[in-house]
Amino acid sequence: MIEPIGTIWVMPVAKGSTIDPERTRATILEAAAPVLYERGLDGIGVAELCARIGISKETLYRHFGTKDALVEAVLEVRSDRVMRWLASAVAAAGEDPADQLSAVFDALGQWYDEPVFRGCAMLNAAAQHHVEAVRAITARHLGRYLELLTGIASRAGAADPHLLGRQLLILVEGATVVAAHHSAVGAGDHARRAALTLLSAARTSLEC
Amino acid sequence: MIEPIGTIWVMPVAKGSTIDPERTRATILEAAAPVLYERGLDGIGVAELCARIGISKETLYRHFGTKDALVEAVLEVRSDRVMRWLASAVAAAGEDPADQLSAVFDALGQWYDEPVFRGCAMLNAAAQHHVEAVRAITARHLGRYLELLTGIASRAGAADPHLLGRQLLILVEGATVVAAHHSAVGAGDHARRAALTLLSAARTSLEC
DNA sequence: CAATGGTCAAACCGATCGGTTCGATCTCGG
DNA sequence: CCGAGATCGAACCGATCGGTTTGACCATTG
Repeated sequence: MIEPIGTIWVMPVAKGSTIDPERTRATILEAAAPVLYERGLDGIGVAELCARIGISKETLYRHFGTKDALVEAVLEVRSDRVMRWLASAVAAAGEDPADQLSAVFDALGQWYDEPVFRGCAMLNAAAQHHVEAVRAITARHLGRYLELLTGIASRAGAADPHLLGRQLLILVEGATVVAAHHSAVGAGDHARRAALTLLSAARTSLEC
Repeated sequence: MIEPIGTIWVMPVAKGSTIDPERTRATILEAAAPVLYERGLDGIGVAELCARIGISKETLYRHFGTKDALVEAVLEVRSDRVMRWLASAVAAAGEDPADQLSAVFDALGQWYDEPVFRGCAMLNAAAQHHVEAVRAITARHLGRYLELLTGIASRAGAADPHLLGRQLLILVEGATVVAAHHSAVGAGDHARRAALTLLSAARTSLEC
């Protein structure tokens, strides 16, 4: 299993100078991500955030310049990680598009059951922060989801792959929202069964 | 058409004393709702909020005591209004459960197209505010949605009405999220067609 | 005509926010 | 071993926040 929200051990940033600034930046990003996810982007101040991830404010501002810039970088990394995670789940499911679709919702279902699950970080961010850049990252994230799902729909021979892809995206996001804000139990399973029903219907309607 | 987010004309609160405090409270609620929805719960301060709705801070605090209390009251009213709106759309659709389901997603689709549409107010609130009361209101809101949808599924003679109800809830919330954060065009339509496919499948699986 | 009490605008309060600055410390390259 | 530079912790800054208080209206009640 590939976990999208793995706990990160804070590798203490070396005090000296030359130790790869890019690595320091990455370390900060990985440490800040779960804290911002848990507390909400505006739910934690820069001071407390720095204390939690074990760096000084000056270091944070040296590497990111702004809290917003840090947030955007965190979201970018998160989006990349989630997409890699889902893509590998699909790849591990073999050739059958139906199996690939099942794999997506099974993976989501496992995510929903994690104790730290608090919904989709990108959607939460877009709902909180009205900064345009954040909304753009979220929109792009959903676009990447759509690509992956439309690909499955297409390989499955759906009558209208773009329609089915959009419908599958609606299922994915809906399941995540319901799991986060109503009840996580079964959400992944229910969405998976719905997805397979839609896939089947989109195929048979082609055969007729 | 019943609009869930109708613009409210601010009836200036009477200066004198005895003019029905309950009515004043309701007036404030109706004026505050669209502003909080547009700007986000934490995206506008109490001072600016009061200026926008045309009352003084003291009046607001006299009637609600706390910004959080105002927010919770606004969300309660909003949830009631949305549910009445959907219930009346269902009632206007006649007896056929499939028609009722279509009516739900048609109504949602019209909502998505409104220029002020910014996603589900309850979901946005829960994503922003980590106050337990707000999350509870959101959860209850989704529960009411689920009741309505399960009712339709049940009347349609679905093999497993509770499963279908949950799947329809996922479609409703997913469509709203996609419309808000990716692209509003067609979201209601795609979700409606998916819902009808699921409904049909849940029925035929019973007949077999 | 008081008296009551809801209203307003504005000043005010302490807390917290994002962000900056400073002096001291440490690591590394030369 | 020395200078450059990254880091820390803490002090500091102006702005804004949620919430309170004040003093002057004004509309209704008795």
